[in-house]
Amino acid sequence: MKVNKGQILQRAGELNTKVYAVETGLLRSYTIDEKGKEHIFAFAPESWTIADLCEETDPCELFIDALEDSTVTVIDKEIRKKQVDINTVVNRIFVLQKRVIMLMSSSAIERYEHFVKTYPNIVQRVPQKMIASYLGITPEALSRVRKERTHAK
Amino acid sequence: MKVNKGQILQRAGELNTKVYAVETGLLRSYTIDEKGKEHIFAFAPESWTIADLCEETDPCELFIDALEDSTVTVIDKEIRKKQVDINTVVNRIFVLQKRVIMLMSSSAIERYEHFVKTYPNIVQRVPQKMIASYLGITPEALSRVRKERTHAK
DNA sequence: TTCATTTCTTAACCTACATCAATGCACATC
DNA sequence: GATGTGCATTGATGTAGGTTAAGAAATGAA
Repeated sequence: MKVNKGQILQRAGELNTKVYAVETGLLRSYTIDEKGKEHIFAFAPESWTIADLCEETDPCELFIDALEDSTVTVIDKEIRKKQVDINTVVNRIFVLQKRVIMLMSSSAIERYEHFVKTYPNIVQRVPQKMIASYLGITPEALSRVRKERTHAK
Repeated sequence: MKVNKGQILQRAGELNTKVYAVETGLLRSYTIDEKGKEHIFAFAPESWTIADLCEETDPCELFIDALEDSTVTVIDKEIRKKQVDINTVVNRIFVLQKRVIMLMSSSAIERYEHFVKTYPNIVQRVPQKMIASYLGITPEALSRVRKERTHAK
């Protein structure tokens, strides 16, 4: 399945039973809070999968759209559950564990440094305001953080 | 296996290959950051399991200890992986998804309200400073938040 | 009961980051 | 080239929550 940049695959509030496996391109998932602000939950480049893992009977919480023209394979959640390796799922939990700890204990600079180290290829491909959104800060704050960082070197 | 209140089952930095299934009592997992501050990652009351899902070959990041006298079953991670239902693991991811979104988009009050609603039984059993630690705020901040909350009612 | 320890609250002050607003820049489109 | 649109940067100002410190209340131990 081909999707164009900007195309929305899933909206918060809808029911959804799909998982998206990215072949080429880049997807993201995000929420919009009551104040209308976007918060990016995840990026999914080539060979990653992305989904809202809510109950299949409940409205989902995340939007999923394409940040680049992409090709994705759409998989049914139930079918995926039978195929997926438990290790990849457990690893996913571990990554989230790290993210939660980061959000609780690290400053904006530390979170940015960690992100750049962990996902260098994504840094190149998305605008900074999206990285800010992923880190849980504003674009202005990220801009200032980066400035200090280069001065420090 | 019986553990006493205060007993530590696992320390950050050690290798660990175990998952703890709580029969009775209450465990928690937490990190200690560079400034020596504790951040509680999870509570595990009766019938929950708790673990640091790091690679078995890597030093783990979490401490696990008992907040009450407890009885726990110790399970090997690899063995557990073969037994565990994929749905419970996927659900665990969903809970973490919610937690990340909360940390990124909600104020201290909102996070507290959500915690009280979601885990009313835990609220009764642990000191407030631990709830603060779980929410990612200081005990002082939680105290202020609770005061305003009761005034508002 | 008494004393010690931990937890909770309150207050004064501080700081990291948010918000708001203006400007500059890189593009695309015409 | 002119003009629009989105993104990055910068500055001024606001604020939620952190820090420090002290006292009150609860818990526990002897």
